[in-house]
Amino acid sequence: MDKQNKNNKVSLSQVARAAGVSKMTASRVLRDEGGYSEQTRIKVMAQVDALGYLPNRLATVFAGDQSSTFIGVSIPDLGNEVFAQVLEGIDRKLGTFGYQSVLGLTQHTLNEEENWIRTVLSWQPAGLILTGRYHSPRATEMLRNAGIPVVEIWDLNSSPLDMSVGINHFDCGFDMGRYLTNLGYRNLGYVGTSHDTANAATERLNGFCKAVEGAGGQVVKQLCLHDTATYYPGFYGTEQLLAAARGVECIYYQNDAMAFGGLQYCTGKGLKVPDDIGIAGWGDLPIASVMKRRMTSCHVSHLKLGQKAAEVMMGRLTDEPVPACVDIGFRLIPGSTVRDRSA
Amino acid sequence: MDKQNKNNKVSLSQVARAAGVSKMTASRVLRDEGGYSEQTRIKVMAQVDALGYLPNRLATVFAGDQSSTFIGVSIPDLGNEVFAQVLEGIDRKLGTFGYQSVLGLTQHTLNEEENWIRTVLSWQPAGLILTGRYHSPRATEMLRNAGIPVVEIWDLNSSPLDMSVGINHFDCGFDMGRYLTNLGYRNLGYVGTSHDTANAATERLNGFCKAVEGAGGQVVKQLCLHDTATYYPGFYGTEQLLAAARGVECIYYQNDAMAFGGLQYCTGKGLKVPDDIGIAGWGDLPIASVMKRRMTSCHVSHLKLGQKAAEVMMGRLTDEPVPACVDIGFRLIPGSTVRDRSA
DNA sequence: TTGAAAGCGATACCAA
DNA sequence: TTGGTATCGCTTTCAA
Repeated sequence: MDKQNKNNKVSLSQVARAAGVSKMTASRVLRDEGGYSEQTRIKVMAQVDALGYLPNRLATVFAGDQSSTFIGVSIPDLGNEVFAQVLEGIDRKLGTFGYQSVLGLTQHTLNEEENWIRTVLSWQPAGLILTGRYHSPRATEMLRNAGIPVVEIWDLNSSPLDMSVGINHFDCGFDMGRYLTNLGYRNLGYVGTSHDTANAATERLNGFCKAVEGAGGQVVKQLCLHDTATYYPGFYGTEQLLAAARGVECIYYQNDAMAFGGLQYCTGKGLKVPDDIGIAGWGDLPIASVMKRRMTSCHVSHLKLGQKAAEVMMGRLTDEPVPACVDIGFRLIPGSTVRDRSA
Repeated sequence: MDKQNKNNKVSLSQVARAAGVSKMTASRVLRDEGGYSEQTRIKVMAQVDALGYLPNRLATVFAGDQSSTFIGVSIPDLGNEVFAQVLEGIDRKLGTFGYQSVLGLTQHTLNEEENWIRTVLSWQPAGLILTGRYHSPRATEMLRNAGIPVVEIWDLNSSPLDMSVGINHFDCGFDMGRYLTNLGYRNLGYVGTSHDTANAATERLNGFCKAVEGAGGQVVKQLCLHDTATYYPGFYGTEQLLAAARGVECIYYQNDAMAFGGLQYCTGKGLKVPDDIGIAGWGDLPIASVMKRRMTSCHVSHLKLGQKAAEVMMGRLTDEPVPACVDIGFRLIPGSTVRDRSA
């Protein structure tokens, strides 16, 4: 009976002993460090296979001054398809570098985020990717003290904690507001969701209102539901909005999923889109690719946003020069759920 | 200048020294273990705050025989909305227990899964939640040797490695096949995706074929695309299927997203649903909640599946008795994208 | 080319 | 109520 450690796992010393070398030599072989004979290498590797040795990376990080391959990734929620895409982009890209995402779903609250940051930092991650630019004071302090790279994504942040990858949401909203008012729309509505934190969707709404008001129009009703920004809230939000406000010619939604819900509500009620009412969304979700009536929206490559975030993180970790801010950009999609009313 | 460790992070001994106690005492205070005076507690906590001490959990795991709070979670991809929901259910539930998901997107390949398992095991996770019941031989061996709880989700597995939470996909397909043939459909088509591994979707197809053939019908064409199971592949897959096979009366899709894509293709081509052609999906995605024509589908609570997986994992970790198999169940949704043809 | 010893940050165990 | 010492699995450093 060979001595086993408490976890009943095979350790490096066991491999070394079985191979008849010191654990330092075994360590060198496993790290491919060089400085040993081919014969030694073979002996060690044979025992690695025979014993099914798996290194304990916790001990490695702990012993050396290298960092872990964890990247903490905070995401508000996955019910919103755009965030799922962002996460997919992040994790895939990190994976190509041999890094792993440690997930945190913050439910859009700074308090959840703070708690998660405290926990995840205790696991010595190599870096953090956080959705959103707003953090609690304590979270901010911990982030500063952590001494690891931090990428804030989603909202572009011109003065980030460390690095920022995102888009200008105000501009998205502004461009849509200008586009719609140029088409002749004057009485507009908005349906979205709200949380306890000022967020990107609010920025879009702000930009939208600014453009609409600047063009002599008005946002007659803004509905911010306490719900997830997906199909059904778009549906019932539209019902509420149309019941509460008269004369709304076009509705701007927080995203395409809500807009699609709204579209279904309107057509179900016999309203013709875009003749009776206009519909505009944001995000250009995959579902748009199969709709015969292209949704008026704003295209953003969520996957690319995630990939880029992972890239700047890896760039920083490998001491390459990386930009502090990366603007992913967006593109307005005219679509056919709105029409020219100025004619 | 106080001595700092290499990471420039505050360690327990620094807190202890600053508070004028031994690190054992400081350790006890921080773990709320009792066996110290209130005065001591106050001194220590004051220094924790002053120095901004964050524990290094790596060292804790390493020292004691407690395990980490990592749960490795493998998911095929997040472009498929159902998996995003499963992950959301898992991570939220784990979070309530103070555990974190370490994500692995395997892209539906056993090889990716094996590599990810090797890496994640080296971080000493408390347990693993894996999507799918098929693993490479080496992966299986590592899982057996790891000595940690493993929950296989998605396909119900009556003889799991350890524990299983899922549904019977064969039955889903079978029930749908029987339902459609009972309505009078005889010539059916299938559109889905395929990967290098036998998967749950294939099980559904098998069940479907079995029921259809048992009822004297036939699945005249099965299309398995090498793509992600989402809207657009459903759209173009339908085009391919209808071009390749004549007389298809109803198409069964891998999931609702693909079915929605197919529905859009059909209506776009002037085919009336369900008069000219029937459409059936699987999964009952959120988008179904806003469609005026309810999709004929199969309801599965993906969120609950994820939550349940996390629950049995936590049950095992806290030494509660847990069932080896949990069947989440499903419910056929008649919908209105198919019709009674036997009349 | 190889090995022995120290140490990473925490906890368990025993002694005071 | 406290503190000293050994220890976890590995790497760094220095010596042979």
